[in-house]
Amino acid sequence: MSSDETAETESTDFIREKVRTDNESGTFGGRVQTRFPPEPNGFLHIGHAKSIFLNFGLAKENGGTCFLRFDDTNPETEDVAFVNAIQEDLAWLGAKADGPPKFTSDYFEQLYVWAEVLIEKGLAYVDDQDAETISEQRGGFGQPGVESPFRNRSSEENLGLFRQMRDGAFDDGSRVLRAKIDMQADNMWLRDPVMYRIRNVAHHRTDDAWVLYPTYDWAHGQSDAIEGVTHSVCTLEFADHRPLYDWFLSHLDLPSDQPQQTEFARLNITHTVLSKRVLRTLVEQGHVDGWDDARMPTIRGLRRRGYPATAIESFVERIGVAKINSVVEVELLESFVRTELNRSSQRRMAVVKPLKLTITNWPEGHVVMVDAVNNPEDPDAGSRSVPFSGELWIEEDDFRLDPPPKYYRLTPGREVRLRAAFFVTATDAVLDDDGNVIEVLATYDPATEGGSSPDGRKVKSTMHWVSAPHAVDATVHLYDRLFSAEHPGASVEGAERDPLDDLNPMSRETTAAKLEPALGDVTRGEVVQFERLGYFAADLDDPTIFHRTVGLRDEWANIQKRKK
RNA sequence: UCCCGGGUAGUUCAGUUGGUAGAACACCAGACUUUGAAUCUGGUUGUCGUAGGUUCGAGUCCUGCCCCGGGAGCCA
Repeated sequence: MSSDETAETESTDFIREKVRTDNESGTFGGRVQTRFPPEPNGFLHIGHAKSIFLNFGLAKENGGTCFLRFDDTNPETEDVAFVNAIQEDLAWLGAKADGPPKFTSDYFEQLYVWAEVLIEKGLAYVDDQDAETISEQRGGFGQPGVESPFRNRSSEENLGLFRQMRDGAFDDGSRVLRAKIDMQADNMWLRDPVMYRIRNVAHHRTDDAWVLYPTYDWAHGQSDAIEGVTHSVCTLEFADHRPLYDWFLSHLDLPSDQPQQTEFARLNITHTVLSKRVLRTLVEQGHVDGWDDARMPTIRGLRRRGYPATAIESFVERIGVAKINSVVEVELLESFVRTELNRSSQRRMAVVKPLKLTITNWPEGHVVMVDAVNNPEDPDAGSRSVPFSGELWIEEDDFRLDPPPKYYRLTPGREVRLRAAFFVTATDAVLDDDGNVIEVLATYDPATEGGSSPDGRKVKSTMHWVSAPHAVDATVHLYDRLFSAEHPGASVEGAERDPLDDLNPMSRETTAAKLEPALGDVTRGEVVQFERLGYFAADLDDPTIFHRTVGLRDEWANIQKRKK
């Protein structure tokens, strides 16, 4: 995107507005630093893209910096494989972090030192109770909490115990370090939250150096402060943690200004699900081929599907950021994909559901090369030669024995144009025993070569085609929504429902397609427009497989839909 | 039950110190067209959650109420 284009479409929102006023008032000395902090326990999806472009965008727009930080405080669920996958996805999206990636685990030592500071100040204590007891004592919404019997241990005793915890003297779950705040707080996160737990588990980076692991709450704000983050942006469910985030920071000597947390609403999209848990179930139960299945809303899935990273970025910018929980229509995402692909993709002809068309007056064995434009949106894209013969494949939908009203395509007695080639008139159809059309017979007008008639005669329709003897075979996946319901799993009349019940059993239809020869040598991942059908991406691993990225807008489909 | 966020077209969002509601997508119509695409032109849709109050004037300020979302992990 050019800079003046950005200026024109410059959108604002409450977060950008806050950054602006902070800059004006000199809150952080005009500094803007953000971070994208994924936990390496899964793959990135389009919901993360919203956070990614927000964080990187904030930094970029203000001449600031944005780090990538892996929030790796829970060794039980994390893995290097995810660290690598996340970096690949980020690179593909075009989000470039400043400097090498950071890891919360790099700060374990500093975090530990700070924990001792809080203990010395009497603001943290070791609790010997088990998880269940602590949870019960926390109380409930509007219900009082109960103070732990270990809450008033001396600093010396706490320090001794805490050091033993670090040294591995205790079993998993036997003791935790808790912040000493207020067991009667209205905000449950202030009722002496846990800062450290014991886990005798190898960590993917620190291996067995630690058995003591900080919780998210203890690690996050402090990591922000260590890195010099100014604006710590996260999703709405952390809003209740903000007082805790501030509390920790306010009791420490920080190397920089105290960072501030701001929350925004996470992304939801119709006909899909962006919950790691549900996505994992889809993969594990085999409803999709994997995390990178072209129907998945993961970055890898969208990539295989052919969604351009730039379209994802434009989409995310368009939907803006707010605090209201919302569900964006997939159609909006698709429209950005179409807009991008319309200007960038080469046009080709491919027949996805082939029907034989024989030209009865075509000279036996004759072949003509016709010239077809590569991209009408881009004059520099030039043209290509496509072989035309008397045996062709046309789209099943492009012929009707009994045409419905407003049907412009081929039907007995009607003349249509075969794109860039000739006018043809259907004369007859061959049926099988069940009455299905298996072949269409037609005649052509030799004077219409190139696709126009010297007498100025007009036709209602132009159709795509592929010469049968020259056709390249391919497997094409036609996708429909993964979930047929607009809001998968939405409760009906108060009853909880499983999103999986809304899965669309027809989300993928696979066909044996016939392609024009030029399609035989597309590169992996290349997206082309199959004229009149949509945009199709050559598979990343096997370029004889094509995925329908998204169909074209389809007025004819709308007409049919309206009639129903 | 308590705390925190929210409520503006079908959807996502704008609405500046109060001046009588906009954009994008979607939808509809027309023009153009060798993609029923793209492009261009025009158009439809709102009890601004609700009821009061302040004011010459309220989507904007005040109060009550209603509805939706989040929160009681040693997950993040």
